[in-house]
Amino acid sequence: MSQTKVRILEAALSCFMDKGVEASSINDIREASGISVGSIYHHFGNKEAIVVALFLRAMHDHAQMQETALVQAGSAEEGVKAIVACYIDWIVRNPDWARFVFRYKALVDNSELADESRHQSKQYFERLQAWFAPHIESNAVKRLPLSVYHSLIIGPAQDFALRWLKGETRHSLDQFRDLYMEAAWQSVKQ
Amino acid sequence: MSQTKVRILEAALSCFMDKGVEASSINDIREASGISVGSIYHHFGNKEAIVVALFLRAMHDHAQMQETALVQAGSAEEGVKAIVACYIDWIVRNPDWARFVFRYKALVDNSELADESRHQSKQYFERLQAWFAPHIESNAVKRLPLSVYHSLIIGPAQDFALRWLKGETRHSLDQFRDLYMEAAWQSVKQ
DNA sequence: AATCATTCTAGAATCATATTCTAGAATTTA
DNA sequence: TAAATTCTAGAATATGATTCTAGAATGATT
Repeated sequence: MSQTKVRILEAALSCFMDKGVEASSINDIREASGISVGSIYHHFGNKEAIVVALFLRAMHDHAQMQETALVQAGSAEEGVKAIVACYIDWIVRNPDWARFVFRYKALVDNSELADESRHQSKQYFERLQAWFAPHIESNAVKRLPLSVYHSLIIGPAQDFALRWLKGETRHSLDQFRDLYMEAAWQSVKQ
Repeated sequence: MSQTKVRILEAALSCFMDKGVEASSINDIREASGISVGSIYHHFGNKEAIVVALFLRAMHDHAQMQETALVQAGSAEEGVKAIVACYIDWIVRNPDWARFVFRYKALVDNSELADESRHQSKQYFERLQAWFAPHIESNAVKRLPLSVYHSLIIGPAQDFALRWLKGETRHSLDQFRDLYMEAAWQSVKQ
């Protein structure tokens, strides 16, 4: 990735965090980055593509963290709990990125450029699938579709995390880390 | 609500479902409703306010359905399961509304007009709180903050429902209704 | 019932801003 | 080195949200 693209992305992120995507104009990004409008369009084609690029970066970062955690897990229980822990830890460490992802998820999904995002998400799911397979065979966990696993494991923490990010709860996310880990395991174990 | 406002909302919803909020112009809504641009602005002030009005309608409709289900519930278990059942049933019956809500939730949240939405959501939570209180006292369910309850009960179904609405799973939502009801109860019961 | 104030409707004018265009500079390739 | 390509810049264009102006409908007051 060229120096110019990186500078555009960094400036865009700071504008987007600050005022939101809609309220940030290309001219704002030009001012923040020092890169001309023409050059921004040369590299990204349109504003949406900048949002998508930032989104993919965040997702990729989280996926890598999860991958690392999963290879270290020695049992189904450890793995399931690691997924939840990882999810919560990533959000606690990167609350701005997390806010960005939650806020613009739907925008990316409905974008013309959603293909790359779907592709990345598919790969993520395939890796999860591969990890779960032996644990299903050994009857450590229930036999369920992957999307149902995902919802049972991540769903609760996700809902609470979103509320936490919006400042709508006085409780900390960390505080319930163990609760969500345990709940996830209880709901998928055989 | 005046006849004119209703006609604007109906036309707007059909445009939004069709092309999305961004791609629908005020002129599209004028053509679909037969109401002039000036009149649309007179009634709503700006485009965002139309989105917010539609969003609030959907939320209110679901909240009412849940309210009805909760007053009929005779025990903590029935109540918790009713919340999940209601949630899934509402989505299955109103998939277009549900898609709209998921897609524009963040837009509404970050709008200047989010106050009414927050107010409605606060009321919803207060009613939930009131319903749970006696069941906490009687030790039927764990003692947890309301936002944690909400996440444990709705989180999994919500995550799966979103995937289902996007057509990303070949499984039906209905098919796992009982599973999600049971999982919710298991995770909050004492 | 006539006057006045208010609310509503209409469409034209304005304004903001995403995107495209044109020209030239820098870089790569043959 | 010359041609081809990629990159940068800023001006021009186009789209569409919002505001403005004028007049019609409705309601209140006498």
